[in-house]
Amino acid sequence: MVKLLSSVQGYELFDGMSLEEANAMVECLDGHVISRDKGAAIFVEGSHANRFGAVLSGSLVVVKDGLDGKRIIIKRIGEKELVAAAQAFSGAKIMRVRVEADAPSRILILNAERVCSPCCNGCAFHARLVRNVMRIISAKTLELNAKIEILSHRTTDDRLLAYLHTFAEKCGSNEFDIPFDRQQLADFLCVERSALSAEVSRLARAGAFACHKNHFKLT
Amino acid sequence: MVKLLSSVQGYELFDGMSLEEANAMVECLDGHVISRDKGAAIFVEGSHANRFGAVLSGSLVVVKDGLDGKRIIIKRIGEKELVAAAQAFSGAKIMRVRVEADAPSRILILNAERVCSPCCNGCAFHARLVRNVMRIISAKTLELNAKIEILSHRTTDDRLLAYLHTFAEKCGSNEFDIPFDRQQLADFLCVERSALSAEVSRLARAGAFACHKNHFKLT
DNA sequence: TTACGTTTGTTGCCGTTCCAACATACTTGC
DNA sequence: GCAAGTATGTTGGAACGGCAACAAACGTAA
Repeated sequence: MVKLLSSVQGYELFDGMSLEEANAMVECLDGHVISRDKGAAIFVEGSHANRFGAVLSGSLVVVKDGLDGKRIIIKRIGEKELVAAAQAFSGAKIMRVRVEADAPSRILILNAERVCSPCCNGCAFHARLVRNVMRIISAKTLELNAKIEILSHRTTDDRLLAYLHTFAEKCGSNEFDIPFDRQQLADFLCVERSALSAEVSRLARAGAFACHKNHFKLT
Repeated sequence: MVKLLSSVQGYELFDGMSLEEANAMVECLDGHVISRDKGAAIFVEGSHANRFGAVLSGSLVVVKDGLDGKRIIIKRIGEKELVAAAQAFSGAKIMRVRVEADAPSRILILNAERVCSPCCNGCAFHARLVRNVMRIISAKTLELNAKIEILSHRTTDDRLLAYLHTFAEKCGSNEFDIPFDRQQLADFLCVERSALSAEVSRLARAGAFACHKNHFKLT
């Protein structure tokens, strides 16, 4: 057996499996590893959506070309995360977005149809895998809901406050470090970086929170 | 056996099952039906998130109380759709939103933990059910992605055009009826109704499309 | 230290949205 | 038809964000 995986540590997809079990699983799902340089495509718009991927190293971006020629970055996908899972399991026939490497990356490509089919090899972990996939996709749905709640605010300060309070709620404390620098936070909130900086200052002066760099303390 | 379902027609959750099979399934999932008047809660914030629902009749809204006291409507859920599925299958322990009836409604409540557990009664449709749930949740994820793409535009006209072009792409024609009146469309795009009306007029005058009521024809 | 690049904060102008109020359709029930 | 209610379109003033250009703080390497 070819061992495509060298570790299952940190992969939600393989939660509850040993390395051997996961590698058996991978073989059962037609697994193969591809490598891509920065900018190279993993999935292109219009391609058949029956495969999904797990990022082994590097990072990807999901992009959509706007009508005006502008490229919109829909999301970033980091190591050990899944890509195109929703596409593959939704029953949609073709990809409506483009996925490309944001850095030199290695991706484990898996056949989605095999996930739900009765396992030919009688491997005992399909049920576990299905539960994991369901949990991953569901969690992603919740994340997207949270993001929509933030984006439903139109002003920069409302978006910032919604983000900070959601974050505080999630981490159970009102003092925390956010995982973004200013530019990344601006991209996430879909606002201008400079306007965001200005709002951070203004709200801090107004006493809504204290902050230094990406450390925040809500009041 | 109590037959809680009188039809499986239109329920993606029971796709591929007969009415008898679906009713057996429902019993296996601890199914029971609840009724709620408009405004009454189905799930409250902070409650244990191990159940989900299928709307038998009526319609629901998922709401979140903002810090400023404003209630944000996150989404509407219509007949035969699922509610709280992502919550229940994500592994999250508690609900972070509130779900209430938007009209007098009957909801079939199901136990999410039973979906993935090996079936006690040996009923043959767990695998099918799991596939259906995965497809439903995945499709929802794609919908949310599309909405985020729309909301990532900040101007009303960009949001409107993004929505219309996405819709045209989905229905495969550039002449179509949208399922919203102006107020609903404004809510969906997170913009002001009056500003939206103004933009519709302006873009129609500018020749981007022709429109009458909710019938649009892109040029 | 100096020089350089990167990140973050600040400012002014201009375009757009918000909000409220009003005007004009369209629909429904009588 | 008429009236009442709802949906849609229009307008003007105030507020806000986008953009560009610049200033300040920080880290790094020669």
